[in-house]
Amino acid sequence: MTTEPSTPDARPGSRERLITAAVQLFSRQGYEATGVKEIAAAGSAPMGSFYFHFPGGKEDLGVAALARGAEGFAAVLRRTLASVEPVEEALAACAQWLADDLPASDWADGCPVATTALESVVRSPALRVAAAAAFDQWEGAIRDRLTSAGMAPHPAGEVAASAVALLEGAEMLARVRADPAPLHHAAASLRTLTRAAMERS
Amino acid sequence: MTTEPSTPDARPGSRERLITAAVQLFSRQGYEATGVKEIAAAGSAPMGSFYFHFPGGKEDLGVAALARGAEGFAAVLRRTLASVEPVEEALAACAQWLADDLPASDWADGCPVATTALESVVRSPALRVAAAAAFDQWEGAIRDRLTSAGMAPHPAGEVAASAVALLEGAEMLARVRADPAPLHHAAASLRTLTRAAMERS
DNA sequence: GTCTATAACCCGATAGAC
DNA sequence: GTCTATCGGGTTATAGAC
Repeated sequence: MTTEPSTPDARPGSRERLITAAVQLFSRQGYEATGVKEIAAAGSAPMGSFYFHFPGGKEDLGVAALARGAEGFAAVLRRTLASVEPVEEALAACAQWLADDLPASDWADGCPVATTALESVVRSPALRVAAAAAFDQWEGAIRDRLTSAGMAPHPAGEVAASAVALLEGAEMLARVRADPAPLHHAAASLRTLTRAAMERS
Repeated sequence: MTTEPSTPDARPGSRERLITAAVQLFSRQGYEATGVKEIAAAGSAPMGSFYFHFPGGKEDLGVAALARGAEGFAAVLRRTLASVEPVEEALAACAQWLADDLPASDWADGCPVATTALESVVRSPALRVAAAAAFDQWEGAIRDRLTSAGMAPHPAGEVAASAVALLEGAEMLARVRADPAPLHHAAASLRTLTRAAMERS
C-alpha cells in the first residue's frame, strides 16, 4: 500500500507530479496538443520515470489525469452545493464559481475533462470511458443535492444532466469569448430549471 | 469573382474539397489530431494544392473550415426553428434533430466547431475568433426566433446563449456516453426555459 | 494550378547504464 | 526508480518541375 500521503510533508513523488502536470496541460490545451515530453518537463520527471509509472504510455496517464481532474471538480461541486441555500441558488453558485475562477488564468485553465473528452470519442475508448465516468460523477453529485432538497428522483436526474451540460457548454462559450456572460446566463437558467422542477415535485 | 457554383454540375474544385474534408475531420477528431496530409488525402488533393489555396497553412484552412461548419449548422438551426410551432417546441426540436442525426455516424460526426474551439483557446487566436463567430451566429439565429415569437430582447439574448450552451454540452455528453438521453433532457430543459421566459415577457 | 520529393523538426516509445 | 540517448515514424511546410 503506497498511496500518496504516507509521509505528509514530503515532496510528491514523480508519479503524482506527472498526473498533476497532465491535468493542467490537458485542461489548457487538450490531450492531442500535449506531448509526453512536455508533461515530463512540467512534472520535473525524466522520460524514464514516465514510462516506469505509466507502462501504457500517454493514454495510460491520460486516464489517470481524467480521474484526478474529475475528483478535483467534484470536490468543488460538492462543497459549493452543500454551502448554499436554497437549492436553486446552490446550482447557480456553481456557475458563478466558474465565472469567478476562470478569468484568473485568463481563461486558459478550463475543464480538465471536456477537451480530452471530445478528442477521445473517435480515437480512444479508454479515454472516452474515463471522461464518461467524470461526467457521471458530477451529475451524481448534483442529483444528490436536488433529491436531498426534496426533488423527486425523476426530474432530479434530468435536471442534473442538463446542469452538467449547461455548465460545460457555458464554460466553453465563456472561454472562447473571454467573457463571463455565458456563465452568468447559465446561472440564471439553472435557477429557472431548478425552481420549475421543484414545483413539479 | 470565382465563387464556387459557377458551373453548377462541375465537380467541386480542390479548395472546396479540402474545406469539406476538413470540416468532417475536425468534427470527428478535432483540429490537433488531424494532419494536413490526412485532409489532403480525404479531399483528393495533393500537398501542392493545399498550400496553394491556403498559404497560411493548416491554421488558414482551419479558419475556413470553422466558418463553413458554422454556416452548415446555422442552416439546420434556421430551418428547424422556422418550421416548428410553438416557439418552445422549436428549440426542443433542435435538440431532437441532434439526437436523431448523431447516432447515424455512431456519434463520430459531432459539432464542427466545439472540439477545435476548446483546443484553440490557448493555442490559436485566429481559430478562437472564428469559433466565437460561429457561436455568435447560432446564438443570433435562436435569438431572432425568440423575439419573432414576441419575447422581449432582454430575456431572449440570455435564453439564446443558454440554448447554445445547453445544445453543445448535451451533445458532448451524448457523444461521450453514446446515448441520446442528454439531448432529450436538453430538449425538455429548453421547453422549460423558453416557456418561463415567454411568460415573463 | 497541380504534383513529387524532401527538408527540418517533433512525436511516442524504448534500451540500457546506473 | 532514475536518467540519457536514440530509434522509427510522424508532423508541417517548402522547393521546383510541369
